[in-house]
Amino acid sequence: MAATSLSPVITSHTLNLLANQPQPKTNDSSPIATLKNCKNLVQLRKLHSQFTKQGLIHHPPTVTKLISTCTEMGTFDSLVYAKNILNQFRQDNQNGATLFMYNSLIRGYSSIALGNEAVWVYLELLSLGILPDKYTFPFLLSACTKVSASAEGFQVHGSIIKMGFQGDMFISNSLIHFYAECGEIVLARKVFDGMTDRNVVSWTTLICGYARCGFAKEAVELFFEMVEEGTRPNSVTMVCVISACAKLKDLELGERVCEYIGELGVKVNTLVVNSLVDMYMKCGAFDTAKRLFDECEEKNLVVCNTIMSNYVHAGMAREALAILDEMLRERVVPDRVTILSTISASAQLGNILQGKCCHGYVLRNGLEGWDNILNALIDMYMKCGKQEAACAIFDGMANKTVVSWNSLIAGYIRNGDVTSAWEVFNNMPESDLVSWNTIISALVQESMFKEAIELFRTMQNCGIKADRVTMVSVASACGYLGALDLAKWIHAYIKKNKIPCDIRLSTALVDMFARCGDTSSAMKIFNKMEKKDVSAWTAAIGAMAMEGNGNQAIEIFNKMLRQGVEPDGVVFVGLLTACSHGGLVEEGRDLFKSMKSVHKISPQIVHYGCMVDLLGRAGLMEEALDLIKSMPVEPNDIIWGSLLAACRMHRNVDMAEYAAERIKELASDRTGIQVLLSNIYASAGKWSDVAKVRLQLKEKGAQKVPGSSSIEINGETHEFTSGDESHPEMVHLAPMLDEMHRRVKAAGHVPDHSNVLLNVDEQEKEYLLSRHSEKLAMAFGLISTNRGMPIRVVKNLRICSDCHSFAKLVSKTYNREIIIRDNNRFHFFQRGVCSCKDYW
DNA sequence: CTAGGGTTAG
Repeated sequence: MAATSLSPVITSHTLNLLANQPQPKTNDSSPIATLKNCKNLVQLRKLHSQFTKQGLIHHPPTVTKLISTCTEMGTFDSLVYAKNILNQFRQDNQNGATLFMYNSLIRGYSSIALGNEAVWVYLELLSLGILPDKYTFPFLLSACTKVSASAEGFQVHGSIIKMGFQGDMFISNSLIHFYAECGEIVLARKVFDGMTDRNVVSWTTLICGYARCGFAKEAVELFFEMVEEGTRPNSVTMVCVISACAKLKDLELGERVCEYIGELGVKVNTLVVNSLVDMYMKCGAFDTAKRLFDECEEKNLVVCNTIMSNYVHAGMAREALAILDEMLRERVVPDRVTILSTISASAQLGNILQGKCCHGYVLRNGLEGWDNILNALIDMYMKCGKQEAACAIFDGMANKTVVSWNSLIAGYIRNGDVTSAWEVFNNMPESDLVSWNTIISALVQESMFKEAIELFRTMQNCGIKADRVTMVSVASACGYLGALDLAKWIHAYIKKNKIPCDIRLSTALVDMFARCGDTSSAMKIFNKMEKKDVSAWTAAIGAMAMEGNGNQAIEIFNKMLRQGVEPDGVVFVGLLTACSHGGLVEEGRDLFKSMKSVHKISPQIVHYGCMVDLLGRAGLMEEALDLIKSMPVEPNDIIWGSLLAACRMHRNVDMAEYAAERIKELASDRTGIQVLLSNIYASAGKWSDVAKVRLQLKEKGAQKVPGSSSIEINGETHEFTSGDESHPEMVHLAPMLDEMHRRVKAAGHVPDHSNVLLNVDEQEKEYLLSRHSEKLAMAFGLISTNRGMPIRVVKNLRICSDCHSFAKLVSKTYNREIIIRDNNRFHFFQRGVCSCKDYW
């Protein structure tokens, strides 16, 4: 297995072998030639003192070579050394330093990404009265680009114009690059448009800039424009365009571009192959990418890293590790990027042994100075459930980045410790979009929907722009709240802020509107979706299920099949639920059978649950029981619970007791079942049994989940709990409740006491019933909204039969549309009738 | 002298 393959092969041994390669020897003994073979600072120091003794230190060409040798080493120390040589030379020779020396130094600082130092050297050069040349600026701009020193870059651009260098093509190309990297694509374009001469680099730089600034489509268009205009692309151009196609995830376009380039006869080098592999993988064509990879004669490090990281990203950790094996077999030496992917793969598999092995490799090879590696290790330890190890790395980090904090937060949440996550979030020095997204999605997962929305608002006040990940969480929270006004606002917000809707976000919106009872908006979004995957279709089918529209659900399902989308188990849950809510027994049976016979999907326990529900609701109690007995797997408490619920509806006490017995055998702690059983006894008037179950519940310390309903008024969600007299609005609510009861009673309502659990006198029962949360919410809706406006209520439990018939009469006497979403489906009450046809 | 591939967290 891949799990054990890492340890024997990746050792410090391989890297040490490489480090001790012999230096090439030469017989040329001239000072400049000696410098050519000088590879490190120790050797250079020796030569420097040798030159000083020989008096060569006043010889400009030697000093120039000495400095450029240092700067090419590209380390901080070597640059400090170079600067000292230059300063010494300047003192000894009355400012005799040459421009070439300064250019060398600027280039060196640029190479180690010390842009500020480079700018400083440039200023010193000006102060000495030395005029820069056309070579100075590209180095300088590249330094500014690397450290995103935009202010300095703008000043350099000013300098360029002042000194009359703006006509130079190389400098203009550097400017395009600089502006594009700063995200100033408009300014980059302005430079490009102002050029009299352009070469392939100018075009390529601009194309790459567009792609980097998020305009991949424009980048590809620019490429076609370039070819039309007569500029021949080279392999670098090809890499840029292909990576733009990868960003678009547009395989067709990518292949068209390749064909086009092929016709032009552009040379395909390894770099192009690397970008091709990347594009195929990003477009999901893993097989094509792998074939291309296998055809590579020599597998270079980058193509291996590309394929590995893409596999890890796609959740294919095992495939990634197989590539690692192959690399090691072919003696490709892994680098830190390879290790990064390996750590991620280990994290994904939860393979702590391999993760620790990577950690050891990191320490042995001195890679722990690289933040990304440490961040990946934090993530890995967290995913393996080793919080302490993760924290130890975090605490030991000298340069914690936002990613370090975010990894810690995500780790805590994954391990169920939301409190610690929240604490870290509040104490981190600077939070970014990902931090907020992580916490918001955690709140949604913890069912804290109101809090999630609230945090989203706070986030906006902090000036952080939401993206589609944020909106998926927010839409989902809104769906659970069933707040339609909020839903509409969210939809408008996405449009206004031009947040790109991918499949996931669109699906979340369909689901949100469906849960808020706005089926037409849900379907409008669904129909506009360009690409639909199984989840998208499932959301649409779920929308129908919530309305109880079984036939429409089946129609959508058939359309999905016609479009060639493979169904999965989840779609069938939605479908069977829709059939159940719609009372489509025959269709439900057929679909259930077709799962295995047509679609080769073995029904899971949830599907049996749906079927028991479907048959039970229709009163086919014996058939439901037979189905349970025929199940290939042992029925669980949920299955028996479904049967129990049906027994309640049809007042079948005998079978209810049988089902409850089975649940007890399963030693289930599901107190919900016990509550349900006590409900059944209550509705059958068996008060002594109710008392017995209640006692059992009490011993377990369980409590009945309180009924709670919410209603959205002017964008604010108000929540009411059953029997809660302490609500601040109660003063206004009580008279309205009394009036409602009077008018509904006059219209013929007879309170249905079977839903009251406690064995109290009739009058008391009626009072408790009148304080059910959905009635409180309805009353609040009536006093807070204008005449004729629909009233939308969301309830956490199933609506009771008394409230159901009550709502029907309220809709009639007050001439209002009332929409109640319970934990199962929607009930549209209009003119005294409910959309569920009293079947739910 | 200018442009280009692989890099962690939601």
